[in-house]
Amino acid sequence: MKNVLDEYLARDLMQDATEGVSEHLRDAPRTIYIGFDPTASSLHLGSLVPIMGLVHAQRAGHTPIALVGGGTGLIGDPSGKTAERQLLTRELAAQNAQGIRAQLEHFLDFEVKTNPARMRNNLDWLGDITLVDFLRDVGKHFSVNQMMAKESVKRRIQDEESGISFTEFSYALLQSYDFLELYRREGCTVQMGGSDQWGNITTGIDLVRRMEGARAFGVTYPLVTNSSGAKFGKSESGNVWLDPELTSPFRFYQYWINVEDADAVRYLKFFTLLGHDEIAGLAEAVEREPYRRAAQRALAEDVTRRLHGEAGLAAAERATKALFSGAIEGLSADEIADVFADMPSSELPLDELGGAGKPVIDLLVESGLASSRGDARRSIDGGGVYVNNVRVESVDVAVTTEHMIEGRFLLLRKGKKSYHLLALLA
RNA sequence: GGAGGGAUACCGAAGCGGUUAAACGGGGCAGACUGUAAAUCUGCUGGCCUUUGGCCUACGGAGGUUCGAAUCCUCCUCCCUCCA
Repeated sequence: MKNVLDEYLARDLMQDATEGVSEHLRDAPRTIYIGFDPTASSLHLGSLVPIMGLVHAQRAGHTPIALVGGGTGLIGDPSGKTAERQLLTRELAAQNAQGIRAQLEHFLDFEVKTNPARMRNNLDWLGDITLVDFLRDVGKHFSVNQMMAKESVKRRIQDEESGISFTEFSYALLQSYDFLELYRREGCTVQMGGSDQWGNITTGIDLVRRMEGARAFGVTYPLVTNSSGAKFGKSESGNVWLDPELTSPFRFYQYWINVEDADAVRYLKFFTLLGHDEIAGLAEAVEREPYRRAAQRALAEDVTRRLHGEAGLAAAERATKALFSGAIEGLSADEIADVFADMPSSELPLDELGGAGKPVIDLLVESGLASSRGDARRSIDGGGVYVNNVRVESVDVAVTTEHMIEGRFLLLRKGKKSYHLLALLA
C-alpha cells in the first residue's frame, strides 16, 4: 500500500514522528486519530492541517478517527497557552462537538465500506469513569516529576502571575487516556496532531505501552505560518471559520485568493489534494506570470469547493467577479441581491432619502464602514469612498433615490475590499 | 525597610511652563503603482461641528501653584533598578 508518510513528507506536512511509524503505516491499514478541541462551535483554518492529515491517511487506506474532546474540552489543554483557560459547560461542549462533526463530513468519508472515518467523543469514557478508578489505574503510571518538566507546564509554573491549576495540569493524563481507550475500543495505534501536541502524544504512547504492552506511534504536523510570520488563518475581520454562518463562502474564498505569492505554493501542498506535478506547474506559473494568480485561484477553488460545495464555490466566484473584475452597473437588482447575499448589509427606510437625500457621511458611519464622522470625512477626502463603484468626490455629496439601483439597492464601498449593501425599505 | 528611575495616544518612544491634539518609529486606514500579491511612494490616523476656523475630551489617579501645566508642587496607585 501507499505509504502516507511519503505523502506527508512530499507536502512538508510532517514535523516529527516516533520511531517506526513509517513501517507501521506501510505494512497494513491502521487506525489513526486526531483530537479536535470543541472550544468553539466551528473549527477554523488552524484545524485544516490536521484535517488534511486525516484525509491523506484515509486515502492511503487507513481508518481515521476524529476525536472530539467533549470531555477534555471541559478541562482545557495548557499547551501553548499562557493563561488558564475558560471552562466550557457540558451543554456547550456537546453542542460544539455536533457542529464540528458536520464540518468534518465535508472532508472525510464516513460512508465507504472499507475504511470509513469515525467520529468519537471522549465524553463517552471520561464521563463515566470515577475519580478513584482513574487515579488508581491511570494516574499511577504518571510521574509528576516528568509532567512538571514539560515545557508547557514549566512555563506556567514559573509564571507566578498566572500559574496553572491542577485541572489543566492533569490534562496530559486525560489525553493519554484517550489514546488508551481508542486503542482498546478501536484498535487505534497512531495519534497525530499539531507540533504543540508532541508532548501529549508521546505521553499517551507511554501509557498504551505500560497498560497494554502495545506499541503505539505518533506524528506531528508543523505549525503553519505565513511568510511574514503572522499566524495563519486570520483575516482582517478575524478568524476564518469553516462554518458558513461565521465565515461566508465568499469571505472564505477571498481569504485564499489574497494569499501572498510566497505562501501560495506551500498552501497548495498543505490544503489541496492536487498532485505534485500539478502543484509544480502552478509554482512555475507564479514565477512566470504572477499577475494571473493561478496558484491562488487554484487554491481558493479547491479548498472552497471541498468545504462549501459547488454551489458555495459558484456563489463566491460570482461575487468575486462582480466586485473585482467587473462593473456592477451591468447587474440587475436580483443579481446584486444574490451576489451580495454574503456581504454585510443593512436596510434603509425609503423616507430617509427624501428631499435633498442623505449625506454619504451618515451612511458610512451607520453602515460601520467608518468609525466616526471625522473618519468618514477623511476617507472621502482621501478618495477612498465609492457609491455604486463611483468615487465620491466631496464630503457634501448626499444620496437620493436617484442613486438606487432599480430603486432597491445602494452599494457603498470603502477602499478596495470593504463593501456594504444598503437595501431600500419601502 | 532604605535609595533612585519610570507611568504620554493602538504599540514603542520624544517632549520637561505657552505657537502641543502632542515630534519620531511601528501598526491601522486610504490613494498611486500593480495582480484583489509583495515592495515602494503619498496622505490621513481623539471626538463633534456651520471645517484655511470653532468647540469638547486627552499625557497613571486626586488635588494645588500659575494668566497659562504632559511639563512645577503635594498626596495616592502601579511598574522597574540598586542596597539591606
